[in-house]
Amino acid sequence: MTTVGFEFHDHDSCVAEAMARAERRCADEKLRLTPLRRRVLEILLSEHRAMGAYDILEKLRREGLGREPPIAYRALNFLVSHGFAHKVERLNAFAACTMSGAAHEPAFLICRACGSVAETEAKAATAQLGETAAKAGFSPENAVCEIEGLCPRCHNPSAP
Amino acid sequence: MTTVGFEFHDHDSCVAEAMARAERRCADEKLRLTPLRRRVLEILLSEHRAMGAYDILEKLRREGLGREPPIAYRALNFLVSHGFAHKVERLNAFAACTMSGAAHEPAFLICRACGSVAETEAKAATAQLGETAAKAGFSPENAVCEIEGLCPRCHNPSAP
DNA sequence: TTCTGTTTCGTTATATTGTAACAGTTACTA
DNA sequence: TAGTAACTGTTACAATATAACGAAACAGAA
Repeated sequence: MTTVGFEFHDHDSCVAEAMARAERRCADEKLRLTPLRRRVLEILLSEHRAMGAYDILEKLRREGLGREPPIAYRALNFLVSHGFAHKVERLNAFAACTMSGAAHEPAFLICRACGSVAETEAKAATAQLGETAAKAGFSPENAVCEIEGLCPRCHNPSAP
Repeated sequence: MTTVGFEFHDHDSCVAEAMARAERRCADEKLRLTPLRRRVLEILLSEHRAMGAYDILEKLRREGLGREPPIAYRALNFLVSHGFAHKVERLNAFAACTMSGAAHEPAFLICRACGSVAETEAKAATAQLGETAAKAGFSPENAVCEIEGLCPRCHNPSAP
C-alpha cells in the first residue's frame, strides 16, 4: 500500500518518468498524446497538486496553447478517461495520477489546512464498498473515495 | 449493514418519521429548525433522491419561501453540517440522510442509468481508508465514498 | 418588558465550474 | 489522395456557488 504526495522526492525526475510512462502507454494503446494533452499532463505532474480546470487554462493561455474553457476540459477529459489523471470531486479539481499507470482504485487524502492532495491505493476499501453494494443488488463500476483531514505537516507543525 | 433507497416502502410515513426525528434532535441540541430549513428537509425527504440546490430553490420559489440562491444554499448548509442531509459530490447534489439520525459513515450508490441514489453505511470501508491514511501520517476527519454503477432495477430490467 | 447581541433572512451582484454546438484543421486509412 | 475520424478553436451560454450587507427575528440578560 503506497501513498504518494507527502514525502520528499526528486521532483524533476518524478515528472520525467511519469511523462515517459504516459508516452509509452499512449504508443502501446494507440492513444494520441497531442501537444496540448501532453502539456496539460506535464502541468498537473509538475504542480503536484490538484488544480482547477481554470488554473490549467490560465497556464495554457500564457503559453499560447489555448484560450477557451473547452480546450482545458477536453484535454482533462482525455487524461481522466484514460487514467493519466483523476478528478478530485470534493475540490472540483484535477490531479495527475501518481500510481505509475497500473490499474488501481485511487483514494485521495485532502489536507483542509494547506490544500495538498495525496493519492493512495484504496483497493481494500473499494472491495468493502463493493460487497455492501452487492448486498443491495447494486453493480458497482466506479468508486470515488476522498478523505479530508490534516496532512502530516499541518497536523504536527513542529516536525521538520 | 443497511442500504436505503432501492426497496419499496411506505413513503409518507418514512418522511413523517424522519421529520419527527429531526424535530426531536433539534429540540435536544438547541438547533433552530426554522420553517425554511424544515421545508428544505421535507422536500429532500419526500423527493427521496439527490437534488441540486437549484431544483430545491425552484420549489421554494413556487411556494413563496425564497427566490435567491443563498436561501437554498444556507438551508442546505445547515442541514448538511448537522447531518440531516449529505452532499453527493459526484452529482453536485444533496440528499436527505436516511440513516435515522445516528452518527454514521455514509456512502452513496449512484445509478448511472436512472440517476437514483441510495445511502449505505460505510464504516468498514472508511476504517480501511483511515488505516491507509494513518500509515501516511494523515489524520482523517471526513470521508466521501460514492460508487457509480447500476441499481438493481437498471441492471436487470426484466425483474418486477 | 426592554435592551442587546446573535442568528437568520432577503437581496444584489458576481465568481466559479462546466457544456453545447459548429466550423476549421489535422492525422490516419483505404 | 480522397475520405473519414479525431482533434482544435471559438462563441455562446448553462449550472453551481459565494461575498457582502442591511433588515428582521430571536434568545437571553437586565
